[in-house]
Amino acid sequence: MTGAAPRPTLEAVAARAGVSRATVSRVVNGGDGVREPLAARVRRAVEELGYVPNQAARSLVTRRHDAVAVVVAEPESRVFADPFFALQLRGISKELAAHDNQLVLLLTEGRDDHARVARYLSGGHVDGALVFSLHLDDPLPGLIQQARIPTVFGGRPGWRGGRGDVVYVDSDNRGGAREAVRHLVGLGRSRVAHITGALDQTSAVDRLDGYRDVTGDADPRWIAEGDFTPGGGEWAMRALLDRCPDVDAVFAANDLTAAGALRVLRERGRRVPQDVAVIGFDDMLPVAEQTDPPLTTVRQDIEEMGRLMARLLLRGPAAEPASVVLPTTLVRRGSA
Amino acid sequence: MTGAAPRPTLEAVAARAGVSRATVSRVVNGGDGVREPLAARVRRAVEELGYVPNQAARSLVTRRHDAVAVVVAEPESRVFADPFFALQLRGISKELAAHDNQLVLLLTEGRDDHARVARYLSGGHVDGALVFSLHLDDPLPGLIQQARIPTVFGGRPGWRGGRGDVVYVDSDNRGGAREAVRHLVGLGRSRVAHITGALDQTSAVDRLDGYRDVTGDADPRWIAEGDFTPGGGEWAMRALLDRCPDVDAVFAANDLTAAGALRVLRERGRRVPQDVAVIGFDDMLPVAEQTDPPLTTVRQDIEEMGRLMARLLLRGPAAEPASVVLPTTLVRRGSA
DNA sequence: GTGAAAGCGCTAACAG
DNA sequence: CTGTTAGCGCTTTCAC
Repeated sequence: MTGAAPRPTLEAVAARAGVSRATVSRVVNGGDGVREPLAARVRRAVEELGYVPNQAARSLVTRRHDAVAVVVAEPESRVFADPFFALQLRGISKELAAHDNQLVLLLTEGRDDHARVARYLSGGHVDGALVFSLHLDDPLPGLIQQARIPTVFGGRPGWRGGRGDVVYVDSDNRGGAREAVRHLVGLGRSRVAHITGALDQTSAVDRLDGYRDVTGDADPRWIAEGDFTPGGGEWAMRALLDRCPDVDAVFAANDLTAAGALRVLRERGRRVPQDVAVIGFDDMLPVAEQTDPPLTTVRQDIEEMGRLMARLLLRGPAAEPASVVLPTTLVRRGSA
Repeated sequence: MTGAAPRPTLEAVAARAGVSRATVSRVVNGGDGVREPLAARVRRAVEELGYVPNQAARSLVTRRHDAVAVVVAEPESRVFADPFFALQLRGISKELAAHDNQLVLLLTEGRDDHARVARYLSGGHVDGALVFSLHLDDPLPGLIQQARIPTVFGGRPGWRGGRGDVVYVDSDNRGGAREAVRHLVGLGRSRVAHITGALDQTSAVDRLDGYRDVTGDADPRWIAEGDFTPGGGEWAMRALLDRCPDVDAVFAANDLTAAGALRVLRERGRRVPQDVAVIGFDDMLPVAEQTDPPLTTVRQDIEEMGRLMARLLLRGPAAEPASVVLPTTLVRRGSA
C-alpha cells in the first residue's frame, strides 16, 4: 500500500507563498520570528494546498515523535475484560493528551508479536513506552529494555534478573494488605484467612506478603489461592470453609475475589460481617458498592497510576529514574 | 524526550563490515543479491553494533510504514466493555500480523482527541486506517476522509452526507433480522415484538428495518427501544408486557438485550418458548449458551469481519473499493 | 527577519 | 554482485 495522492510538500507551500522553505517551516512550527504579513501569506498557502507536514521527515531530523507506545502483553480478550487496565489507560490517555502526545496501543498475543513489537519500539516510532508486565515470566519487558527507549512499567516488574534501573509505578500493595489485615485483627478477629490473586503477578505476591507481615507464620491452610476473578474467589472460599470452618475474617486479593467469597459465605449461611468479616482490594466502585453488604476495601487510585506513568515517561531522563509507589487507603463499608 | 543513546546507523555498519551502505541495506532487507561471505560479514557487524534501522528514514523514502491504525471513536470505558469490539479487534490483529503490519490503536474521547488523531493519520505514520464509526453523528469519519489515507469502516457508516465511495464491512443486519422474524412467524407466532438496539447506530436501524420488512406496518407499540445492554432489554421488555400483554414472540436486537428480556419474562411468569419465543442477534457464545433456555439467535462472524476489514485495507487501492456485507445465519437453540 | 545550504538515515536507480 | 549517486521532506545553523 502506498498512501493515496501525492501530498504537497514544504517546498510547494514555499513556492506558492513566494518565500523560502525555512520560513514556511518556521510558521508551521509556531511562527516565532516571522513578520506578520509574511506569516499570513504562508498560512494561506498552507490552507489552500491542504499541506500537512510529513512526520517521517520531521522525526528524521528532530528525533522526536510526540507519540508514546503502551504495550500490553496480554491477549485482547483479557485486556478488554479488565476494568483495571481500562482505568489505567484512561489516566495515561489524559496525561498524554495534555502534552499533545499520541497514544499508540500495541497489543501482543504470542511470541511472534513480541518480535514485531520490539522492532516497532526500536524502530523509532515513539519517544517512549509504557509497559504492563503483568506476569512474572513475561519475556517482553526484557526485549523492550533492549530497545533502549525510555520505559516506565505499570506495576512492579517481577521478571527474574530484573535490573535495578527499571522505573515503575505501583501501589503499595504490601502496605495496603497489612493495613487491611491489621484492621481485621483490630476488630477482634483472630482467624484471618487470605485469598490470594494470581501468584504470577507481583501485585498478588506483594499482597500475600503484606498478609504474612501481620499474621506471622500463620497456618498455611488459611491461605487459599485465587486468581483475581469472582469464580476464583468462590472456589477458594469454599476450600477455606471446608478446611477451616471457624474462620472469622477474610482478606481477599481484590474486590472481584471478595465478591465471589461473599456469595459463597451467604450460600453457606455465614453472616457478613458478624460471622466473617471481609475486606477486598482495589475499590472498584461498580463492584465494591454493589455487593451485599457493601465491601470494605483497600483503595488504590488506578487512574492516577496511569497518569503518573505517563508523566514519569514524559519528563524524560533528566531527573534520575525513580519509581513511584502510591499509597493506599482503607475504605470502610459494611463488610468489615 | 529524545530517544536514549545515539544508535548506530547504516553507515556505521557499512564501515565496520567494510562494504557500502547499499550492501548493508540489501542484507538488512532480505539479503537477495548479496554473496554469502559478504552478507555474513554484514550480519555480524549488524549484530555487534546492535543496529536497528531507523524507520523514519526508511519511511521517508519508501513511503510505507507497515503499520495500520485502528481508530475507535468511543471512550475507553465503552470500548473495553464491549466484547463485540474485542472480537473484531482480534480478527484485525491476526490478519495484520500475518502481513507483518503493526496494529496501532488510537482511542479518542472528546473533541480534542479528534484533531490529534486526524493529524496523526494525515501525518504519515500509517498506511491506512480501520475506523469504527459507531454513531450516526460522529464527526470523526469525515475528518478521517479528509486525511486522504486508505480507510475501511467497521459497520456501515451512517453519517449524514456519507459519500458513495466509503468502504466498509458489515453483517447483513437487515437480512438477518428478516430471517429471525420470519422464523418466529413460521412458528405460528402472530404477535411478534421487537426490542431495538441503540438507534444512533446503523446496525440497530438496519435490524429494525428488517423487522419491519416482515411485519409490515405493525402497530408501533410492538416496538420498544433498547440500547444493546441487558438493562435496556429488561426495561423494554417490561414496557412491552405492560402495553401488549398478549405478545407471543420477541426479536431482540442483540443477545445481551435478549438476556435481559428473558429475565423479565421469567420474572413475570411467562414460559419461554411456550408462551413467548425469543430470538437474539450476535451469537455471543458466553451469553447465548448460558441463558435459560439457551438462546436462538442470528449469528454473525465478528472475528471474520475484523479480518476482512484488514484484508480489504491491505490489498490496497488496486481493486476498486467494494464494501462487503457478510451473511448471517440463524442458530436454533431453545428459546424459539 | 529571512534565505541558502547542509544534512537527518535510508533506499533505489544506475554504473561498473 | 557491489559501489556510487541522488534524493525522500524537513529542520536548523549560519550568513545576509
